[in-house]
Amino acid sequence: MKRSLETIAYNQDTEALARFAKALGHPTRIAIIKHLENQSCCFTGDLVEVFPLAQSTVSQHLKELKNAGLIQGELKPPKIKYCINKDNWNKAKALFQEFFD
Amino acid sequence: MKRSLETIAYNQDTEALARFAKALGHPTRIAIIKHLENQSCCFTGDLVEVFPLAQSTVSQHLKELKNAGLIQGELKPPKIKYCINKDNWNKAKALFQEFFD
DNA sequence: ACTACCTATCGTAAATTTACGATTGATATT
DNA sequence: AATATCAATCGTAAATTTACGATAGGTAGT
Repeated sequence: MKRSLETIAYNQDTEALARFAKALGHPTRIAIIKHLENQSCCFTGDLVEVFPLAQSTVSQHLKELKNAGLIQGELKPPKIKYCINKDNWNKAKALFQEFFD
Repeated sequence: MKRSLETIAYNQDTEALARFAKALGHPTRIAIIKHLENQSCCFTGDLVEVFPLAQSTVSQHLKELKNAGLIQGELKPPKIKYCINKDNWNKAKALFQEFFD
């Protein structure tokens, strides 16, 4: 990517907002979150049935959402229950709200 | 990218939200928008001075924001004045608001 | 017409993203 | 201990993104 030598230091809110936005920057991930909002929680397998995507692909999208902090997984053997991470969700909500005035 | 044969058809709001989110998914673009909110408008050259990025890189980021509909450019020869596109901004705002409840 | 100025576009390279199938790992059940 | 189930991870390929310098284009002033 041929980056400039010094990484640009944006303020924290800017970085955080961009990170959240990036995580939401794919329709499948928006749809996953919407699904989680309806169901409150769900298992990976549920999503694999809902979306015409490979299991590994769904897993990858979940990982991105988890890395961004928007969701969290809880072990419910042999399944994994995913829910929205309320704390970070509220953080994201506040950042977007502020951003849009 | 080895896409599945049939493209997934998400509903329009989902697609639109993802498109907006993607455009906002880079700290430089968040910073550009914040700059535009402060100044109400600005020229490409202003931004080139603000950010330690090549002129072409700034131009590219502006293009992405423009493609997403979040900003618009107005010819003010020999400069180009960029402003937030109010209509689409409000659309984005509404979509994010609804998304976050 | 020529020049100067500003910005978009082109060509490029490297990193990242998105998708898949195959494999691995972890836990519950037999 | 062996098996079954579910989901993460690995390896992979193709597309996209991000960045740069160089070039092209469009307008105003000379």
